[in-house]
Amino acid sequence: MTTNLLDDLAARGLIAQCTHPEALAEVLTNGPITLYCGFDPTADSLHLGHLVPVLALRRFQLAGHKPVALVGGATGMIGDPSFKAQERKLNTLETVLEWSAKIRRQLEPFLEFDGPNAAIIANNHDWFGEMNVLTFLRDVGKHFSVNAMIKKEAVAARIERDEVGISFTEFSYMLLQAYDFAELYRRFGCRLQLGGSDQWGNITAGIDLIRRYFRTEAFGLTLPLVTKADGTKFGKTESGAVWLDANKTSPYQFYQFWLNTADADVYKFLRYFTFLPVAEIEAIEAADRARDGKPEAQRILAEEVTRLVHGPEALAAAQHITQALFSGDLAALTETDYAQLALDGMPSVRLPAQPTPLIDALVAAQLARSKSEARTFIQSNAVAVNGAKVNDLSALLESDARRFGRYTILSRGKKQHALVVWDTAATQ
RNA sequence: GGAGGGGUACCCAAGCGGUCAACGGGAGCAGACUGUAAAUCUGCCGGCUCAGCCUUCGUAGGUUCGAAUCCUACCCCCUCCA
Repeated sequence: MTTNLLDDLAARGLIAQCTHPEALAEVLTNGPITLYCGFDPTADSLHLGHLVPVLALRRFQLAGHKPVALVGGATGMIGDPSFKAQERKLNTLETVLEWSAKIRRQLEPFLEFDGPNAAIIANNHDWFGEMNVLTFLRDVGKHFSVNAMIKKEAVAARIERDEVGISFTEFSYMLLQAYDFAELYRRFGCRLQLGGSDQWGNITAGIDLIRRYFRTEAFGLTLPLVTKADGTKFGKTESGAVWLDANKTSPYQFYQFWLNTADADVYKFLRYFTFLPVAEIEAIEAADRARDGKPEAQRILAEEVTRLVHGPEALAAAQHITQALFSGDLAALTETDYAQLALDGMPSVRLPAQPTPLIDALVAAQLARSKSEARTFIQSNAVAVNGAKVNDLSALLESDARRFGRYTILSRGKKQHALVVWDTAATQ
């Protein structure tokens, strides 16, 4: 990496806020530093919202710095109130432990654990698990002014509105995160914390604590919240959040998600979510603009991010399915292709090999939520069997609809496809 | 405490005794066009085992052959006066 890291981040639009930028720039050029970003286990998987900070850690590592990914085994027990409208339900210890382990495993592939700037994965439960209340109140709490805390924007809404309110537990969250930063400084000399822009208050609280404890200047850098040009929420699909866990969002769905990025967002997302040099992204944009017709950017984005998150094999599988379903030439699929589609993670169902009403098959394949919905889709000419539109409500799927005696591809609309695998052995 | 206005489907918003599963807009889904885009146009849009059935118009009762529409009580919001 020849270019300056901070300049690159700025060129990518990845810097929302930064404390003392000149001093940070100097520290970064003087030599490798240790930095961290925390991830609370609020679910059993990270999702797209976490990807920007995860990749940011990697960007720093590629630039020679030492990243610490902190799993919030303790903070996840409490719940960050920052900009949250309501108090959240507490999860059990078992749940948090289980989720922490999964998050940890998900973080690992993004970082390099060998070499002079090997990454570290830490868990704040290691230092909070055994800390007693009096220690916390005397050694941590004493450094915080409630007067200052209640003025923080992140909790203002909760403080002002009596109906929603905020519990002491969540209110204390900031102290935990601040202490994390100080503890990581103590253990690893960590001097920089990254986080989403909603983390600004928590990060600066940590910087203040480090100054008190160690009389050292630490730094904070926040990453922008990912927004879409049309104002809708980023990272959602019809079926909910886009997860990094391949079992929750298949590589195919993941690839499709990126492929469907709006033109208005795609170049920004290339900057946010890939490691392609900014100059190259600009070249892609210029080339797309020069040509009229379909831009290349979405394809490149989908490839890059899918490879990054799921690896080259999963990318190949996703492309294979995409090719099969969107080339318009289902007849070209061989028997092995069909078998591979199911293995590659194309949405599929097994059904007993008997004449089946199309309506029932659509429901079984989860392309329709109910028979009523299935009927509506068929009537609006949205349903295709093996690529051929069917608008007969009473259509029956019989053996002639089965390719190689076993496979049928059902489609609803242009983008929703499912593979039916007819189970010839079953006789139920 | 007094006076007024209001609570309608995912959101906004009409309706004010039958023709109301409820105008219109937005969102969503689908079709055409296209680039698996945007914009535009078209259709669907409470639910279901769909020529029928079931459940909705703040909540609970009542009047009526019949109510989202009238009456009573209650709950919640907003404005003004104290």
